[in-house]
Amino acid sequence: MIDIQLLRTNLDAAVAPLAARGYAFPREAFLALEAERKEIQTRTQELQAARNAQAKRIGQAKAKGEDAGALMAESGAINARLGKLEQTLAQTQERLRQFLDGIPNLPHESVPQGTSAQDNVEQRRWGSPRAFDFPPKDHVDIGAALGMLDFETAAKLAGARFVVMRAGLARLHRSLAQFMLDVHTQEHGYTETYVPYMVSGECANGVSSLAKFRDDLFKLEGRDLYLIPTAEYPVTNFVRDEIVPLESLPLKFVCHSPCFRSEAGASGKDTRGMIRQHQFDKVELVQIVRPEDSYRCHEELTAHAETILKKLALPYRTVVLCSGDMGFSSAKTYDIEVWLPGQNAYREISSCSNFEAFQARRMQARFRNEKGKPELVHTLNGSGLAVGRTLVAILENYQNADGSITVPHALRPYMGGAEKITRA
RNA sequence: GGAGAGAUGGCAGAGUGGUCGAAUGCGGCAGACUCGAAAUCUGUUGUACCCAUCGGGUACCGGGGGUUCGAAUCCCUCUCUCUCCGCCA
Repeated sequence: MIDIQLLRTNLDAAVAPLAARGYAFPREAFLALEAERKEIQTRTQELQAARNAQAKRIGQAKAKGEDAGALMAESGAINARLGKLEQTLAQTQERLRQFLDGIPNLPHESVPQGTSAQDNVEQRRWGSPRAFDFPPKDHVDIGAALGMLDFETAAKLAGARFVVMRAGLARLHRSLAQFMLDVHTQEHGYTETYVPYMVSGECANGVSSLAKFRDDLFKLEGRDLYLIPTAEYPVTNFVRDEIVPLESLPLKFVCHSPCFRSEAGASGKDTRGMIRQHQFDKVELVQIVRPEDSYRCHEELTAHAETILKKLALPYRTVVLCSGDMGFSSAKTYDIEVWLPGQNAYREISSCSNFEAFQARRMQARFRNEKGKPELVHTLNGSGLAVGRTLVAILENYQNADGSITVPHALRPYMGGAEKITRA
Protein backbone atom coordinates (compact mmCIF):
# COMPACT_ATOMS: atom_id res chain seq x y z
CA MET A 1 0.00 0.00 0.00
CA ILE A 2 1.32 3.37 -1.00
CA ASP A 3 1.46 6.12 1.62
CA ILE A 4 -1.73 8.17 1.27
CA GLN A 5 -0.06 11.03 3.12
CA LEU A 6 2.40 11.31 0.25
CA LEU A 7 -0.48 11.53 -2.22
CA ARG A 8 -2.14 14.21 -0.13
CA THR A 9 0.91 16.37 0.46
CA ASN A 10 3.05 15.83 -2.62
CA LEU A 11 1.13 14.12 -5.38
CA ASP A 12 3.75 14.87 -8.03
CA ALA A 13 6.38 13.01 -6.04
CA ALA A 14 4.30 9.85 -6.52
CA VAL A 15 2.91 10.35 -10.02
CA ALA A 16 6.27 10.62 -11.80
CA PRO A 17 7.89 7.47 -10.31
CA LEU A 18 4.69 5.52 -10.93
CA ALA A 19 4.70 6.61 -14.54
CA ALA A 20 8.27 5.27 -14.78
CA ARG A 21 7.02 1.80 -13.92
CA GLY A 22 4.19 2.09 -16.41
CA TYR A 23 1.39 3.05 -14.06
CA ALA A 24 -0.70 6.01 -15.16
CA PHE A 25 -1.95 7.57 -11.96
CA PRO A 26 -5.53 8.81 -12.40
CA ARG A 27 -4.86 12.17 -10.88
CA GLU A 28 -8.24 13.87 -11.35
CA ALA A 29 -10.19 10.85 -10.15
CA PHE A 30 -8.08 10.64 -7.02
CA LEU A 31 -8.37 14.34 -6.18
CA ALA A 32 -12.14 14.22 -6.65
CA LEU A 33 -12.46 11.12 -4.48
CA GLU A 34 -10.27 12.63 -1.76
CA ALA A 35 -12.23 15.87 -1.72
CA GLU A 36 -15.47 13.93 -1.49
CA ARG A 37 -14.20 11.79 1.35
CA LYS A 38 -12.94 14.75 3.30
CA GLU A 39 -16.19 16.63 3.02
CA ILE A 40 -18.35 13.66 4.00
CA GLN A 41 -16.05 12.72 6.86
CA THR A 42 -16.08 16.23 8.32
CA ARG A 43 -19.86 16.47 8.14
CA THR A 44 -20.25 13.00 9.64
CA GLN A 45 -17.96 13.76 12.53
CA GLU A 46 -19.78 17.01 13.27
CA LEU A 47 -23.07 15.16 13.42
CA GLN A 48 -21.54 12.44 15.61
CA ALA A 49 -20.31 15.14 17.98
CA ALA A 50 -23.84 16.59 18.08
CA ARG A 51 -25.32 13.16 18.80
CA ASN A 52 -22.83 12.46 21.57
CA ALA A 53 -23.48 15.82 23.20
CA GLN A 54 -27.22 15.26 23.01
CA ALA A 55 -26.95 11.79 24.52
CA LYS A 56 -24.90 13.23 27.35
CA ARG A 57 -27.59 15.85 28.03
CA ILE A 58 -30.24 13.14 28.13
CA GLY A 59 -28.20 11.17 30.60
CA GLN A 60 -27.74 14.20 32.83
CA ALA A 61 -31.42 15.10 32.65
CA LYS A 62 -32.44 11.56 33.58
CA ALA A 63 -29.94 11.50 36.42
CA LYS A 64 -31.67 14.56 37.85
CA GLY A 65 -35.04 12.93 37.35
CA GLU A 66 -36.16 15.40 34.70
CA ASP A 67 -38.25 14.55 31.66
CA ALA A 68 -35.96 13.91 28.67
CA GLY A 69 -38.70 13.37 26.09
CA ALA A 70 -38.03 16.53 24.10
CA LEU A 71 -34.28 15.94 24.06
CA MET A 72 -34.78 12.39 22.86
CA ALA A 73 -37.00 13.56 20.02
CA GLU A 74 -34.20 15.85 18.84
CA SER A 75 -31.82 12.91 18.92
CA GLY A 76 -34.05 11.01 16.56
CA ALA A 77 -33.79 13.78 13.96
CA ILE A 78 -30.01 13.86 14.23
CA ASN A 79 -29.75 10.11 13.93
CA ALA A 80 -31.86 9.94 10.82
CA ARG A 81 -29.42 12.21 8.99
CA LEU A 82 -26.37 10.62 10.59
CA GLY A 83 -27.27 7.09 9.57
CA LYS A 84 -27.30 7.97 5.87
CA LEU A 85 -24.10 9.97 6.12
CA GLU A 86 -22.24 7.20 7.91
CA GLN A 87 -23.26 4.78 5.20
CA THR A 88 -22.06 7.13 2.46
CA LEU A 89 -18.79 7.70 4.30
CA ALA A 90 -18.17 3.98 4.60
CA GLN A 91 -18.77 3.53 0.88
CA THR A 92 -16.47 6.40 -0.01
CA GLN A 93 -13.71 5.13 2.23
CA GLU A 94 -14.05 1.68 0.73
CA ARG A 95 -13.73 3.11 -2.77
CA LEU A 96 -10.62 5.00 -1.68
CA ARG A 97 -9.19 1.86 -0.09
CA GLN A 98 -9.74 -0.15 -3.25
CA PHE A 99 -8.14 2.60 -5.30
CA LEU A 100 -5.06 2.65 -3.06
CA ASP A 101 -4.96 -1.15 -3.00
CA GLY A 102 -4.33 -1.26 -6.73
CA ILE A 103 -1.44 1.23 -6.80
CA PRO A 104 2.00 -0.42 -7.07
CA ASN A 105 5.01 0.61 -5.01
CA LEU A 106 7.25 3.50 -5.99
CA PRO A 107 10.56 2.44 -7.51
CA HIS A 108 13.65 3.50 -5.55
CA GLU A 109 15.71 6.31 -7.07
CA SER A 110 18.53 3.86 -7.85
CA VAL A 111 16.25 1.76 -10.08
CA PRO A 112 16.97 2.20 -13.81
CA GLN A 113 14.09 3.38 -15.95
CA GLY A 114 12.78 0.99 -18.52
CA THR A 115 9.76 -0.82 -19.84
CA SER A 116 10.73 -4.48 -20.07
CA ALA A 117 13.29 -7.10 -19.08
CA GLN A 118 15.51 -5.84 -21.90
CA ASP A 119 16.15 -2.67 -19.89
CA ASN A 120 17.38 -4.53 -16.81
CA VAL A 121 20.97 -3.68 -15.95
CA GLU A 122 23.59 -6.30 -15.23
CA GLN A 123 25.44 -5.62 -11.96
CA ARG A 124 28.04 -8.39 -11.91
CA ARG A 125 28.94 -11.83 -13.20
CA TRP A 126 30.52 -14.66 -11.31
CA GLY A 127 32.13 -17.77 -12.76
CA SER A 128 32.38 -18.61 -16.41
CA PRO A 129 30.23 -21.07 -18.35
CA ARG A 130 31.95 -24.39 -18.74
CA ALA A 131 33.33 -25.38 -22.12
CA PHE A 132 31.89 -28.79 -23.02
CA ASP A 133 33.78 -31.30 -25.16
CA PHE A 134 30.43 -32.90 -26.03
CA PRO A 135 27.06 -31.38 -26.89
CA PRO A 136 25.41 -30.62 -23.53
CA LYS A 137 21.87 -31.82 -23.06
CA ASP A 138 19.13 -30.02 -21.23
CA HIS A 139 17.88 -31.25 -17.84
CA VAL A 140 14.83 -33.00 -19.29
CA ASP A 141 16.92 -35.29 -21.46
CA ILE A 142 19.51 -35.82 -18.75
CA GLY A 143 16.87 -36.71 -16.15
CA ALA A 144 15.01 -39.00 -18.51
CA ALA A 145 18.23 -40.85 -19.43
CA LEU A 146 18.95 -41.36 -15.76
CA GLY A 147 15.38 -42.61 -15.27
CA MET A 148 14.96 -40.19 -12.40
CA LEU A 149 12.95 -37.29 -13.83
CA ASP A 150 9.46 -38.31 -14.90
CA PHE A 151 6.99 -35.83 -16.34
CA GLU A 152 4.69 -38.50 -17.80
CA THR A 153 3.84 -40.02 -14.44
CA ALA A 154 3.41 -36.54 -12.94
CA ALA A 155 0.96 -35.67 -15.74
CA LYS A 156 -1.02 -38.81 -14.98
CA LEU A 157 -1.23 -37.77 -11.34
CA ALA A 158 -1.93 -34.07 -11.64
CA GLY A 159 -1.61 -32.84 -15.21
CA ALA A 160 0.95 -30.57 -16.82
CA ARG A 161 3.58 -28.58 -14.93
CA PHE A 162 4.36 -31.19 -12.31
CA VAL A 163 7.26 -33.58 -11.93
CA VAL A 164 8.07 -36.86 -10.25
CA MET A 165 11.65 -37.36 -9.12
CA ARG A 166 13.19 -40.66 -8.15
CA ALA A 167 16.28 -42.07 -6.51
CA GLY A 168 19.42 -39.93 -6.83
CA LEU A 169 17.64 -36.86 -8.14
CA ALA A 170 14.99 -36.96 -5.41
CA ARG A 171 17.79 -37.14 -2.89
CA LEU A 172 19.74 -34.37 -4.63
CA HIS A 173 16.63 -32.22 -4.43
CA ARG A 174 16.31 -32.88 -0.71
CA SER A 175 20.02 -32.32 -0.20
CA LEU A 176 19.87 -28.94 -1.89
CA ALA A 177 17.20 -27.71 0.52
CA GLN A 178 19.14 -29.01 3.53
CA PHE A 179 22.35 -27.44 2.26
CA MET A 180 20.74 -24.04 1.70
CA LEU A 181 19.09 -24.06 5.11
CA ASP A 182 22.38 -24.94 6.79
CA VAL A 183 24.31 -22.19 5.04
CA HIS A 184 21.75 -19.50 5.83
CA THR A 185 21.27 -20.51 9.46
CA GLN A 186 24.91 -21.24 10.25
CA GLU A 187 26.71 -18.62 8.18
CA HIS A 188 24.19 -15.82 7.60
CA GLY A 189 22.32 -15.63 10.89
CA TYR A 190 18.82 -16.59 9.76
CA THR A 191 16.34 -18.36 12.00
CA GLU A 192 14.91 -21.51 10.46
CA THR A 193 11.11 -21.62 10.34
CA TYR A 194 8.37 -24.07 9.51
CA VAL A 195 5.07 -22.56 8.42
CA PRO A 196 1.57 -23.28 7.12
CA TYR A 197 1.45 -23.91 3.39
CA MET A 198 -1.85 -22.10 3.12
CA VAL A 199 -2.75 -18.63 4.29
CA SER A 200 -5.87 -16.52 4.65
CA GLY A 201 -6.91 -13.94 2.11
CA GLU A 202 -5.97 -11.25 4.59
CA CYS A 203 -2.37 -12.49 4.73
CA ALA A 204 -2.21 -12.82 0.96
CA ASN A 205 -3.36 -9.23 0.64
CA GLY A 206 -0.68 -8.15 3.10
CA VAL A 207 2.19 -8.98 0.77
CA SER A 208 0.57 -8.13 -2.56
CA SER A 209 -2.83 -7.14 -3.90
CA LEU A 210 -5.15 -10.10 -3.66
CA ALA A 211 -7.70 -8.31 -5.82
CA LYS A 212 -5.11 -7.99 -8.59
CA PHE A 213 -3.33 -11.32 -8.32
CA ARG A 214 -5.97 -13.73 -7.06
CA ASP A 215 -5.81 -15.73 -10.29
CA ASP A 216 -2.14 -16.55 -9.74
CA LEU A 217 -2.98 -18.47 -6.58
CA PHE A 218 -4.60 -21.82 -5.89
CA LYS A 219 -7.58 -21.32 -3.58
CA LEU A 220 -9.12 -23.97 -1.38
CA GLU A 221 -12.71 -24.58 -2.32
CA GLY A 222 -15.23 -23.10 0.07
CA ARG A 223 -12.63 -21.64 2.39
CA ASP A 224 -10.76 -18.38 2.72
CA LEU A 225 -7.43 -20.16 2.26
CA TYR A 226 -4.82 -20.01 -0.50
CA LEU A 227 -1.89 -22.33 -1.17
CA ILE A 228 1.23 -20.25 -0.71
CA PRO A 229 3.02 -19.20 -3.92
CA THR A 230 6.14 -18.59 -1.80
CA ALA A 231 7.06 -18.79 1.89
CA GLU A 232 7.20 -15.00 1.76
CA TYR A 233 3.43 -15.08 2.29
CA PRO A 234 3.34 -16.77 5.70
CA VAL A 235 6.74 -15.59 6.95
CA THR A 236 6.36 -11.89 6.23
CA ASN A 237 2.95 -12.04 7.89
CA PHE A 238 4.61 -13.09 11.16
CA VAL A 239 4.68 -9.39 12.01
CA ARG A 240 1.23 -8.48 10.67
CA ASP A 241 -0.65 -6.33 13.20
CA GLU A 242 2.37 -6.41 15.49
CA ILE A 243 4.45 -3.68 17.09
CA VAL A 244 7.80 -5.35 17.57
CA PRO A 245 10.37 -3.98 20.02
CA LEU A 246 13.22 -1.98 18.49
CA GLU A 247 15.90 -4.32 19.78
CA SER A 248 14.35 -7.35 18.07
CA LEU A 249 15.21 -5.90 14.64
CA PRO A 250 16.46 -7.07 12.26
CA LEU A 251 14.38 -10.25 12.13
CA LYS A 252 15.92 -12.73 9.71
CA PHE A 253 14.00 -15.85 8.79
CA VAL A 254 14.74 -18.65 6.38
CA CYS A 255 12.03 -21.05 5.31
CA HIS A 256 12.04 -24.09 3.07
CA SER A 257 8.58 -24.71 1.65
CA PRO A 258 6.77 -25.94 -1.39
CA CYS A 259 5.33 -23.14 -3.52
CA PHE A 260 2.12 -23.39 -5.52
CA ARG A 261 1.40 -21.20 -8.52
CA SER A 262 -1.41 -21.40 -11.02
CA GLU A 263 0.80 -19.82 -13.74
CA ALA A 264 -2.42 -18.48 -15.21
CA GLY A 265 -0.66 -15.92 -17.38
CA ALA A 266 2.12 -18.23 -18.54
CA SER A 267 0.40 -20.66 -20.86
CA GLY A 268 2.82 -21.77 -23.57
CA LYS A 269 5.80 -20.31 -21.67
CA ASP A 270 8.54 -22.62 -20.38
CA THR A 271 6.35 -25.64 -20.93
CA ARG A 272 9.32 -27.99 -21.21
CA GLY A 273 10.93 -29.34 -18.07
CA MET A 274 10.82 -28.07 -14.52
CA ILE A 275 11.60 -24.41 -15.02
CA ARG A 276 8.00 -23.35 -14.48
CA GLN A 277 5.87 -25.70 -12.39
CA HIS A 278 2.62 -25.52 -10.43
CA GLN A 279 4.53 -26.89 -7.46
CA PHE A 280 8.18 -26.32 -6.62
CA ASP A 281 10.34 -26.05 -3.54
CA LYS A 282 12.09 -22.90 -2.52
CA VAL A 283 14.26 -21.77 0.36
CA GLU A 284 13.14 -18.23 1.11
CA LEU A 285 14.97 -15.49 2.97
CA VAL A 286 12.89 -12.86 4.75
CA GLN A 287 14.13 -9.84 6.67
CA ILE A 288 12.16 -7.39 8.78
CA VAL A 289 14.35 -4.34 9.38
CA ARG A 290 14.53 -0.70 10.41
CA PRO A 291 13.84 1.67 7.51
CA GLU A 292 17.32 3.23 7.58
CA ASP A 293 18.89 -0.23 7.22
CA SER A 294 16.80 -1.67 4.43
CA TYR A 295 19.02 -0.87 1.44
CA ARG A 296 22.13 -2.17 3.17
CA CYS A 297 20.17 -5.30 4.14
CA HIS A 298 18.97 -5.66 0.55
CA GLU A 299 22.58 -5.88 -0.67
CA GLU A 300 23.40 -8.36 2.10
CA LEU A 301 20.40 -10.55 1.42
CA THR A 302 21.24 -10.67 -2.29
CA ALA A 303 24.81 -11.64 -1.40
CA HIS A 304 23.46 -14.40 0.88
CA ALA A 305 21.58 -15.88 -2.07
CA GLU A 306 24.62 -15.56 -4.33
CA THR A 307 26.72 -17.42 -1.76
CA ILE A 308 24.76 -20.59 -2.47
CA LEU A 309 25.64 -20.43 -6.17
CA LYS A 310 29.28 -19.76 -5.36
CA LYS A 311 29.43 -22.73 -3.02
CA LEU A 312 27.88 -24.86 -5.75
CA ALA A 313 30.28 -23.36 -8.31
CA LEU A 314 27.42 -22.43 -10.62
CA PRO A 315 28.08 -19.44 -12.90
CA TYR A 316 25.60 -16.62 -12.50
CA ARG A 317 24.97 -12.98 -13.07
CA THR A 318 23.01 -10.47 -11.06
CA VAL A 319 20.78 -7.86 -12.69
CA VAL A 320 18.80 -5.00 -11.24
CA LEU A 321 15.27 -4.92 -12.61
CA CYS A 322 14.26 -1.75 -14.39
CA SER A 323 11.22 0.24 -13.28
CA GLY A 324 8.94 -1.42 -15.81
CA ASP A 325 9.90 -5.01 -14.95
CA MET A 326 9.50 -4.95 -11.16
CA GLY A 327 6.84 -6.72 -9.17
CA PHE A 328 3.83 -4.87 -7.79
CA SER A 329 5.06 -4.49 -4.21
CA SER A 330 8.76 -3.98 -4.78
CA ALA A 331 10.77 -0.76 -4.56
CA LYS A 332 13.91 -2.43 -5.89
CA THR A 333 14.64 -5.95 -7.09
CA TYR A 334 17.78 -7.87 -7.99
CA ASP A 335 17.35 -11.01 -10.03
CA ILE A 336 20.09 -13.61 -9.83
CA GLU A 337 20.33 -15.64 -13.02
CA VAL A 338 22.15 -18.94 -13.22
CA TRP A 339 23.84 -20.22 -16.34
CA LEU A 340 21.95 -23.07 -18.02
CA PRO A 341 24.01 -24.82 -20.73
CA GLY A 342 20.88 -26.61 -21.98
CA GLN A 343 19.31 -23.26 -22.82
CA ASN A 344 22.59 -21.50 -23.51
CA ALA A 345 21.27 -18.64 -21.36
CA TYR A 346 21.14 -17.16 -17.90
CA ARG A 347 17.83 -17.93 -16.20
CA GLU A 348 16.31 -16.48 -13.04
CA ILE A 349 16.99 -18.57 -9.95
CA SER A 350 16.42 -15.92 -7.29
CA SER A 351 14.63 -12.63 -6.95
CA CYS A 352 15.61 -10.36 -4.05
CA SER A 353 13.41 -7.38 -3.26
CA ASN A 354 13.18 -4.49 -0.88
CA PHE A 355 9.55 -3.56 -0.31
CA GLU A 356 10.34 -0.65 2.00
CA ALA A 357 7.13 0.06 3.97
CA PHE A 358 4.76 -1.02 1.19
CA GLN A 359 3.94 -4.43 2.65
CA ALA A 360 4.29 -3.19 6.22
CA ARG A 361 1.60 -0.60 5.59
CA ARG A 362 -0.75 -3.22 4.16
CA MET A 363 -0.02 -5.51 7.11
CA GLN A 364 0.24 -2.84 9.81
CA ALA A 365 3.64 -4.26 10.77
CA ARG A 366 5.45 -1.79 13.00
CA PHE A 367 8.25 -1.39 15.50
CA ARG A 368 8.65 1.00 18.40
CA ASN A 369 11.30 3.54 17.43
CA GLU A 370 13.80 5.34 19.69
CA LYS A 371 11.12 7.84 20.67
CA GLY A 372 8.75 5.04 21.63
CA LYS A 373 6.46 5.73 18.69
CA PRO A 374 5.19 2.97 16.41
CA GLU A 375 6.72 3.18 12.96
CA LEU A 376 6.33 0.92 9.91
CA VAL A 377 9.08 -1.66 9.41
CA HIS A 378 10.72 -2.35 6.08
CA THR A 379 10.38 -5.85 4.66
CA LEU A 380 12.66 -7.70 2.27
CA ASN A 381 12.81 -11.14 0.80
CA GLY A 382 14.64 -13.22 -1.70
CA SER A 383 14.95 -16.77 -2.90
CA GLY A 384 17.91 -18.44 -1.41
CA LEU A 385 17.36 -20.32 -3.78
CA ALA A 386 14.62 -21.88 -5.86
CA VAL A 387 15.38 -25.55 -5.23
CA GLY A 388 13.94 -26.99 -8.44
CA ARG A 389 15.80 -24.56 -10.68
CA THR A 390 19.00 -25.15 -8.74
CA LEU A 391 18.58 -28.86 -9.43
CA VAL A 392 18.16 -28.04 -13.11
CA ALA A 393 21.33 -25.95 -13.02
CA ILE A 394 23.31 -28.77 -11.43
CA LEU A 395 22.07 -31.33 -13.94
CA GLU A 396 23.03 -29.16 -16.87
CA ASN A 397 26.31 -27.74 -15.53
CA TYR A 398 27.59 -30.96 -13.94
CA GLN A 399 26.58 -33.41 -16.67
CA ASN A 400 29.14 -35.83 -18.03
CA ALA A 401 29.47 -37.36 -21.49
CA ASP A 402 28.34 -40.75 -20.14
CA GLY A 403 25.05 -39.28 -18.86
CA SER A 404 26.07 -39.24 -15.22
CA ILE A 405 26.04 -36.18 -12.94
CA THR A 406 28.99 -35.14 -10.82
CA VAL A 407 27.82 -34.17 -7.35
CA PRO A 408 29.12 -30.70 -6.37
CA HIS A 409 31.56 -30.93 -3.49
CA ALA A 410 29.40 -28.87 -1.18
CA LEU A 411 26.54 -31.36 -1.52
CA ARG A 412 28.47 -34.59 -1.02
CA PRO A 413 28.04 -34.65 2.77
CA TYR A 414 24.29 -34.52 2.14
CA MET A 415 24.47 -37.26 -0.49
CA GLY A 416 26.07 -39.90 1.69
CA GLY A 417 29.46 -39.01 0.21
CA ALA A 418 28.40 -39.89 -3.33
CA GLU A 419 30.54 -38.28 -6.04
CA LYS A 420 28.30 -39.12 -8.96
CA ILE A 421 24.69 -39.84 -9.76
CA THR A 422 24.43 -42.61 -12.32
CA ARG A 423 21.67 -44.71 -13.83
CA ALA A 424 20.93 -47.64 -11.57
C1' G B 1 -17.01 -34.02 16.67
C1' G B 2 -19.55 -32.99 21.91
C1' A B 3 -19.78 -29.83 26.60
C1' G B 4 -18.22 -25.53 29.11
C1' A B 5 -15.27 -20.90 29.98
C1' G B 6 -13.02 -16.75 27.97
C1' A B 7 -10.91 -12.47 24.46
C1' U B 8 -10.24 -5.00 27.73
C1' G B 9 -4.09 -0.42 26.73
C1' G B 10 3.33 -2.78 26.23
C1' C B 11 1.90 -6.65 30.27
C1' A B 12 -1.38 -8.10 34.39
C1' G B 13 -6.23 -6.88 35.58
C1' A B 14 -11.04 -3.95 37.14
C1' G B 15 -15.25 -2.32 34.81
C1' U B 16 -22.38 -5.61 33.39
C1' G B 17 -26.37 0.72 29.86
C1' G B 18 -24.81 7.43 30.59
C1' U B 19 -20.11 11.43 34.10
C1' C B 20 -15.40 5.28 30.47
C1' G B 21 -10.37 6.03 26.06
C1' A B 22 -11.37 3.10 30.19
C1' A B 23 -9.66 2.14 37.74
C1' U B 24 -5.39 -0.14 39.86
C1' G B 25 -0.62 -2.52 39.61
C1' C B 26 3.75 -3.55 36.70
C1' G B 27 6.65 -1.80 32.79
C1' G B 28 8.34 2.71 29.78
C1' C B 29 9.67 8.02 29.69
C1' A B 30 10.91 12.79 32.28
C1' G B 31 12.18 15.17 36.81
C1' A B 32 13.67 15.27 42.26
C1' C B 33 17.14 12.82 45.70
C1' U B 34 22.42 10.51 44.72
C1' C B 35 29.43 11.13 43.04
C1' G B 36 26.71 7.23 40.32
C1' A B 37 23.28 3.26 40.83
C1' A B 38 19.40 0.93 43.68
C1' A B 39 15.35 2.31 46.67
C1' U B 40 11.88 6.30 47.27
C1' C B 41 8.93 10.50 45.64
C1' U B 42 6.53 13.64 41.65
C1' G B 43 4.76 13.97 36.86
C1' U B 44 3.82 11.57 32.35
C1' U B 45 2.70 7.40 29.14
C1' G B 46 -2.56 3.91 23.23
C1' U B 47 -3.54 4.14 17.79
C1' A B 48 -5.63 6.19 13.43
C1' C B 49 -8.19 10.06 11.28
C1' C B 50 -10.77 15.11 10.68
C1' C B 51 -10.92 20.52 11.39
C1' A B 52 -7.96 24.35 13.20
C1' U B 53 -2.45 28.90 14.81
C1' C B 54 -3.03 27.52 20.39
C1' G B 55 -6.68 24.03 20.51
C1' G B 56 -11.07 21.15 19.40
C1' G B 57 -13.50 16.81 17.39
C1' U B 58 -14.39 11.54 15.56
C1' A B 59 -13.49 6.31 15.69
C1' C B 60 -11.38 2.08 18.03
C1' C B 61 -12.28 -2.57 24.64
C1' G B 62 -10.96 -9.96 19.30
C1' G B 63 -13.82 -9.21 13.84
C1' G B 64 -18.68 -8.13 11.75
C1' G B 65 -23.85 -6.98 12.49
C1' G B 66 -28.01 -5.49 15.70
C1' U B 67 -30.97 -3.16 20.00
C1' U B 68 -30.87 1.96 22.26
C1' C B 69 -31.38 9.00 22.59
C1' G B 70 -26.71 6.64 24.52
C1' A B 71 -22.94 0.13 24.31
C1' A B 72 -16.45 -2.15 26.75
C1' U B 73 -21.27 -3.36 29.21
C1' C B 74 -27.41 -6.18 26.21
C1' C B 75 -28.54 -9.49 21.63
C1' C B 76 -26.87 -12.23 17.04
C1' U B 77 -22.80 -14.10 14.33
C1' C B 78 -17.76 -15.28 13.08
C1' U B 79 -12.70 -16.09 14.56
C1' C B 80 -9.29 -17.43 18.12
C1' U B 81 -7.71 -19.22 23.12
C1' C B 82 -8.35 -22.38 27.46
C1' U B 83 -10.61 -26.86 30.21
C1' C B 84 -12.99 -31.70 29.92
C1' C B 85 -14.73 -35.87 26.72
C1' G B 86 -14.25 -38.37 21.93
C1' C B 87 -11.17 -39.24 17.60
C1' C B 88 -6.40 -39.16 15.42
C1' A B 89 -0.43 -38.86 12.46
